[in-house]
Amino acid sequence: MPESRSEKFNKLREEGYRITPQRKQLLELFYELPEGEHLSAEELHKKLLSKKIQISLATLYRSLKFLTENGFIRELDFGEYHKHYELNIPHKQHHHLVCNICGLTIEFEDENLYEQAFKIAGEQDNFEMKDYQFKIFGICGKCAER
Amino acid sequence: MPESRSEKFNKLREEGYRITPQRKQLLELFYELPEGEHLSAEELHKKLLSKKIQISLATLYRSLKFLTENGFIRELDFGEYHKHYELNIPHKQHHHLVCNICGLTIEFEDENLYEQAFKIAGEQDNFEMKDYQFKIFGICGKCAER
DNA sequence: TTTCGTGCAAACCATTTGCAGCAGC
DNA sequence: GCTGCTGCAAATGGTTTGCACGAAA
Repeated sequence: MPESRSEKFNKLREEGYRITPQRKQLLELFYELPEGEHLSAEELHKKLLSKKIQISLATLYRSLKFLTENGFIRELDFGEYHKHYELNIPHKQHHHLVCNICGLTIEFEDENLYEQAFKIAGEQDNFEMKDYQFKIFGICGKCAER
Repeated sequence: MPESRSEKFNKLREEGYRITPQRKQLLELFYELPEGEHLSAEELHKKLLSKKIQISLATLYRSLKFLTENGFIRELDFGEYHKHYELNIPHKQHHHLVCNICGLTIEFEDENLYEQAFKIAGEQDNFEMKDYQFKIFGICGKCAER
């Protein structure tokens, strides 16, 4: 595991959190996924089981929350019934256009957004930014035709 | 009702949608709310009942979807268990900082975002932008202390 | 008259929670 | 050993859906 990751874990350990195999292996999985792939809790669970890693859905949800709160991953919501999760890579966040009707999502990156997010967060008292998300909603070409 | 609103309704009517009292009165309610107030479906339902407007929760959810898809309102998600809704005023969308831990939300406006959103949406084939949302997640000052 | 929309109640389903046992540290 | 974490199973709760009736156009 790269140093930056262990460093973060050590910091969490000092704060009283425990680094369990489940938490570690879940994060490991996120690093193995292709960039831009965002999976649901259910999908992540299946992936882990197929890697012979035992983890209950309950723990998975608790771990996802843990990793999100600590900035390791991002929680994405596209207005569907469930959430999606992906690795949080600072300065490399990508963003989404979402069709209000069919749910189609298109990704995009924008260099300017980081600066803007950083500036806005900095204007607040002690707000420690972990993630920022830009979403554009509308009607995609196909749905407009119908 | 201002002309712009009736115009939109007429357009919808032409497209085969029906303008029912429930849809009309729900939208009316959004116009009456203070700017920046975003309520949950449950809260909206209570408000309507207290105004003696009969509407079932099921219809409310269907109407919220209808109004969202057609760009009248915005559906907001702060990572909580339920969604929030507010009027969608083009060029005047506001955005949010959200604490990952306590759920505190702070609003902000940013003039530059509209241009950026418009540009990005324009680069896609026939994507008709209805709304854009910028969210910044992190840890607020109070939660960091704990 | 023809659809489309509504209300009701039941179903859904992702997520959360209580509790007892287990395991980091 | 202390305390936080996990697994299990049950509960939760916002949201969706089937169906029969009512109403917009």
